[in-house]
Amino acid sequence: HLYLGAPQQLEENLLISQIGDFLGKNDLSVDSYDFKRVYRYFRERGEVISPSFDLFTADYLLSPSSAGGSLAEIAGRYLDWLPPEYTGKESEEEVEKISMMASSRVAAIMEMKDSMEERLKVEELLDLYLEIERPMAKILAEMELEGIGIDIEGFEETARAFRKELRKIEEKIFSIAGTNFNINSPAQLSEILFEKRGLKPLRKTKKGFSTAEDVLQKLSKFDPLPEHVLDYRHYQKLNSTYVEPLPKMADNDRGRLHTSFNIAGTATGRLSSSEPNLQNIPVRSKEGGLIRKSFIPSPNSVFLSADYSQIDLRVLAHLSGDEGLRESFIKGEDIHRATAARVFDLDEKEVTDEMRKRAKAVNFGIVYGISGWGLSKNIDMTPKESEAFIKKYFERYPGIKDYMDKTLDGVKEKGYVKTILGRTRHFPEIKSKNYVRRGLAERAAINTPVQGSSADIIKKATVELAA
DNA sequence: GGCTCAGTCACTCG
DNA sequence: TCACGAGTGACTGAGCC
Repeated sequence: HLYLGAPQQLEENLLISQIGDFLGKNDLSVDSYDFKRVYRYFRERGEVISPSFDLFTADYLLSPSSAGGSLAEIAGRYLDWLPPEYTGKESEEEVEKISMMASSRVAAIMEMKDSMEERLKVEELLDLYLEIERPMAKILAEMELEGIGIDIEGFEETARAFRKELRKIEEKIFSIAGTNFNINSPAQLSEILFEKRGLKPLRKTKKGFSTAEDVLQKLSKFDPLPEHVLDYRHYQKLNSTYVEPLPKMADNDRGRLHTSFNIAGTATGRLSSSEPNLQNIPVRSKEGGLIRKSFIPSPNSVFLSADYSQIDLRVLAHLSGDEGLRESFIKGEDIHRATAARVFDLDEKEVTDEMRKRAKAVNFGIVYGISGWGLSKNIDMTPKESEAFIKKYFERYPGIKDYMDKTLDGVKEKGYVKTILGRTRHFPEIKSKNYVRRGLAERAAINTPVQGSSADIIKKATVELAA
């Protein structure tokens, strides 16, 4: 506490080391609102603590769609009173006042613990909590603290190259357009494309005409400008999202990046990552590769990448029990090629690249809770053709169709779906009279057991790997 | 006039 | 009119001082 006349206070590191000693000697573990944060706090000061109850993680399993809230928000779901929220200005407040606040928050955690653990048990989430999610919190804390090394020089070099490229493309665009404008503004770009150059808008947004990637690609057949804009956007995106900000976010002492892994960041059981998001570092383009290259292992170390192949489709094969899909995986076939062969009634050798591409799109679509309209948007087909394509797919993979129907029946009856390890997600919108909302819920309900079970498996492997 | 904030659009990843 | 799940940056308009 920093206010004028604040009483003498204990030295922080001494206090933490004494608490650490006390917990260690008595073999005690800690109840907390957010164990990952508390663990990180102690770990930074040289103490290792163990979790007893992690309210944040427990709440996530009980209500994954609304989780991630503050202590008071969570308490709103379990208590008939609300603990106070910290504001970040606690050090300016009187010691007595803050100690009352802290006590009140501790009381809230203690009061929620028993009822939440009981609910985890009743809803058959306790094993998932004890064996997967709670251990994950500690692992993630360690990963966040460890961070990842980056080559700051490498980033700066890439930034120089990208800025130069951007200036070149910008010049081309302005010369073709005959005027300078803000390429990053969809409104200004629309004016140039659809008024000045008379191109035909293909789609509307809420505010005007769409200039999205697929639109610009189609327009590039009629005009040279859209392709340059796409080129510009590619470099601009990589530069402004990754190349320029990432080196600035490295810690001062070691030059490493420390993300936050958000335990309750998704409704399906996956993790999310933020500040910076290290789960969407570019990989698909050549320029993206330059960015990946600037992530570097520690001296005398290497990066080891261990990844499940086609985990979502593989999980779908398991959940549905579909013979054809299972067989393809058991035989270790190229899964998209195998799908193409089945759907187009061909030998695998006869499958063309275009057929494989379409089959791949259908496989993705299936996992996302396919619709003819959605598929047609992704591959060059009319919604009608897509419908026929999907129908054919279901004829060839009847187990998948069966599984999807049963999943929908189940969610309509019970209001929720479950993953392999019992992770649950509720879908109140499944009863909506609005068919857009209902459709969204239906597709998400089909996707969640697949995406969520994949998350279960990856987390289980992570816990076992860290043990 | 300058600032913050939220919504929109676009694009990155699995 | 929507593919499933995320997060971030730039722009823009609204509200505030």
